[in-house]
Amino acid sequence: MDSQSIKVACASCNLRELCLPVGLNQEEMDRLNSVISIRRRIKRGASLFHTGDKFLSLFAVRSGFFKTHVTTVDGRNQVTGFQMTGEIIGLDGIVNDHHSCDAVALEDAEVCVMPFDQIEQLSREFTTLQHHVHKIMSREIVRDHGVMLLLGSMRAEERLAAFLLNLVQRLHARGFSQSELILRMTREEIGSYLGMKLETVSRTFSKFVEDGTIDVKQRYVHIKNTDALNLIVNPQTGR
Amino acid sequence: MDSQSIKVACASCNLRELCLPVGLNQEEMDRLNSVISIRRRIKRGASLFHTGDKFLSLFAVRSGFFKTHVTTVDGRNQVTGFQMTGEIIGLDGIVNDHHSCDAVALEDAEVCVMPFDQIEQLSREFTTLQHHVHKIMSREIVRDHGVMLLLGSMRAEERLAAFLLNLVQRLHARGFSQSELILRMTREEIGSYLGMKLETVSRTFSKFVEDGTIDVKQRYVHIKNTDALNLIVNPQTGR
DNA sequence: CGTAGTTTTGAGAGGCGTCAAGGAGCGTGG
DNA sequence: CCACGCTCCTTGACGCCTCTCAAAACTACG
Repeated sequence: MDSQSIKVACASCNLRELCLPVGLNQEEMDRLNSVISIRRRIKRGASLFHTGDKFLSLFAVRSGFFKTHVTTVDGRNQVTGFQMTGEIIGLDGIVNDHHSCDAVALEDAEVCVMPFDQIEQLSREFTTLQHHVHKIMSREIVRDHGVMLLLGSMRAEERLAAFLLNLVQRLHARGFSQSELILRMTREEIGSYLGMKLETVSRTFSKFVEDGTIDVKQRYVHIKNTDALNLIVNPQTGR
Repeated sequence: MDSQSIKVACASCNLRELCLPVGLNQEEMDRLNSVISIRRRIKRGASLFHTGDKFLSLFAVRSGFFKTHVTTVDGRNQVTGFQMTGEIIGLDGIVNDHHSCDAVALEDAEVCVMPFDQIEQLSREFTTLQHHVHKIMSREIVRDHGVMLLLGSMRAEERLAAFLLNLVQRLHARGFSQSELILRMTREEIGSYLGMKLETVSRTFSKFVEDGTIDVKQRYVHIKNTDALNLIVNPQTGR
């Protein structure tokens, strides 16, 4: 078993601006903390849950980096998202009481375990929490629609540009650089997420390098010209 | 103004097995009914809401057929879903208090207006309703992941076959035929949803007809061989 | 330091997009 | 009731973007 439990307090967690307790007052925070008392460590390559596992809890990423992916019976695979610090994993499991995707740690990670029945109970007491849960689920829906737009109507360069911009933007919101990042996933995983083959991902990276838009050295990416990437995603306006 | 209000009762609505009141008892049903007292009629081609509209309510389709689509600043368009009787529209608006897509009626339609603040209040009182709201949102997330799989890893024939099977399955759950259906959307809208051009949609329909898998006459489709469609979607198992 | 996994790059093929023309269905009005 | 125009659909020809197959280079890790 690669999990381990540790007591922590939401109120003192430096992720509380990103995570579930957004906007909660002291009492609400204390009560939430009494519910989220378990943390779990996931080693790189290990799964937080698998397709078909009983759904009991949501998970908040405390550190590390995850991917979620669905798999068909004939072995097709689709990465449905990459989750970083402060993001919530497991919403897919609510509807059928079983998870419908796999969540895999792409680096050693730690998550807060949030038993869903207790989250529901608490959100019946606290309007703020209830509203926040709804927003988290709605945000995931809106995000998915954005991915559908990307997969349905963009070409390879546009997809990769949009992907890189999205990653740095989320990293920047967590205090990292706006122009430099380390990819935690392989070219194949990027390709699966973006609906293209790993060779096409690699070629598109190379093209961006040739154009002077980015520097790439393996997993390290330096965005030299953000405007150029924006122009690729949005040919008309550059925004 | 193309809307009009009419009193109705959830308890006597013949969609209650598909819609929000699933599993509610009499008291809960009565209370819900007091909240969902307005219906709105939408003419074919008219919008239920537009991107940027203030989010106030969820909508349950009572009759008719809708599409939702997102639009980029440079005019790209992506249909994100088709909604039929008993399905819920508007979940995208919760996160930012404004809608992030357009909902358009593809035929004359009627929806129940469900003011979201009142839904939230009621779901603080009734666990059943709360849980049901969560499931509806989770179902949408899981559905979106399925579309991502389709867009990211399937070829034209597979996409269209999966689309047709999904449509008849949902229609069948509403008492319609398992093998015949009328498409409410154009080839272009199908193409937008499936990430392909309308010409490719038309050609793929024609191919299915040549193969003897379906009959097509404009918007009318007769599925002659469901197994063949299943085999196209799932080459290995046929399931 | 060897091996497995990952990434890059090339060459060729094919699926789907693009452009174009013609046809069918349907609502409107004469 | 028929003519007209508009929208939607079908089909063909051609080209390109991305996939496929293949080989080599690089990196990470034991």
